[in-house]
Amino acid sequence: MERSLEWEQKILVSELAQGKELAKQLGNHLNPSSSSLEARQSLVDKILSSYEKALSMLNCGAFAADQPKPTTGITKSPHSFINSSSRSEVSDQDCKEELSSDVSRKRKTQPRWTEQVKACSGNGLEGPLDDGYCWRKYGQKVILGAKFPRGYYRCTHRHSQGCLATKQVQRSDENHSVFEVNYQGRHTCSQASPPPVASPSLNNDFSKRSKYLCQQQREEKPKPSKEIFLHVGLDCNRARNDSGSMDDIFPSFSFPCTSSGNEIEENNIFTGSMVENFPGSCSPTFKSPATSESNYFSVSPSHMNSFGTFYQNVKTRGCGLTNSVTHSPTRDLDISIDDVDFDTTFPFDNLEFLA
DNA sequence: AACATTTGACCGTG
DNA sequence: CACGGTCAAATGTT
Repeated sequence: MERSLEWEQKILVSELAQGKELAKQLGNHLNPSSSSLEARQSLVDKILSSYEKALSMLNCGAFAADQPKPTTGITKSPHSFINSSSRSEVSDQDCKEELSSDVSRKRKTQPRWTEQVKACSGNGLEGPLDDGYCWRKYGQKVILGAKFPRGYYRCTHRHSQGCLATKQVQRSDENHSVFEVNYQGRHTCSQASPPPVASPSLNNDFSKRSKYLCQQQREEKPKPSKEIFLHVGLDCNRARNDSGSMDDIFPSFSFPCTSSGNEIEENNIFTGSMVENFPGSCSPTFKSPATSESNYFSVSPSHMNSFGTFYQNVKTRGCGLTNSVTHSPTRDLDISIDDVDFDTTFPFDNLEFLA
């Protein structure tokens, strides 16, 4: 175990060093006339890859060191690796809720984790941040102390397939472009372990309704004209945004975005599927739809805590760059996750989306 | 017509 | 009793 950590630490340092080196190289390529776009893009990809690996390791390692190995199905406290934005209630509550065996109207026993999603203006409404799942909004609530209401979403297949996955989306008080997406429960619907092809033709046993929805979401959102950079946060333990701008604090990840700079509806930040479907698919074997739709991506469960509970911080930015970053949505990751005892089917997808 | 979203009411928890 | 999560009728959208 310790040895494993040491090993990971070395790799971690190595990856970070590599990232630094690559960044330097990239700097040399800044002169437009001295390098091609491809070369620069390649460097960016490599850099991101390095950082992602490092981050993934760091995250796993952090948990390994701070907490007992999650060996049981239910783990508590998806401690925010990165204390997110304005509130920390989520993590605190999580413990209780997860431990609770009662499935009351508001308490769930499902695994739960949170993500920070930064959506550049406009990207939200388009619902580009699609995690491949179909969500249906079932409520919105004004939360005490929060400037913005919280939206409640459940899996569209709740009735047709009994999928109990839900998520809550709330815009950050400090940074309006940041959304906290709190996922609860793993998908047990077909999407959880999507058929190899997530093409529009998943008309199998889906109810007519689900089909409708999924297609709608998958086909409309993609707007292949953008690229977004997600940075996976490193500042895990950094105090929350007391400084305000999470942009400066949180790490990010990178993934293609499809939004096109529309404006976010201020009066209803949750309309449609704005932050919809963000990765975090705790679904078993979720893979981003192979359909090369650029807006599908999965965030690596970098901060996985256990049993599908992890904390993630994702940001999207750079809405405006055009690019054809449609890398394979799913990448293999070679970090050791042996000691993580998550659900048998926990998705470990797209760890290096942009690698 | 079918399905999604909105929104006020209801209910459980602390 | 206040707050947060869910329900369900009304309404909007495709």
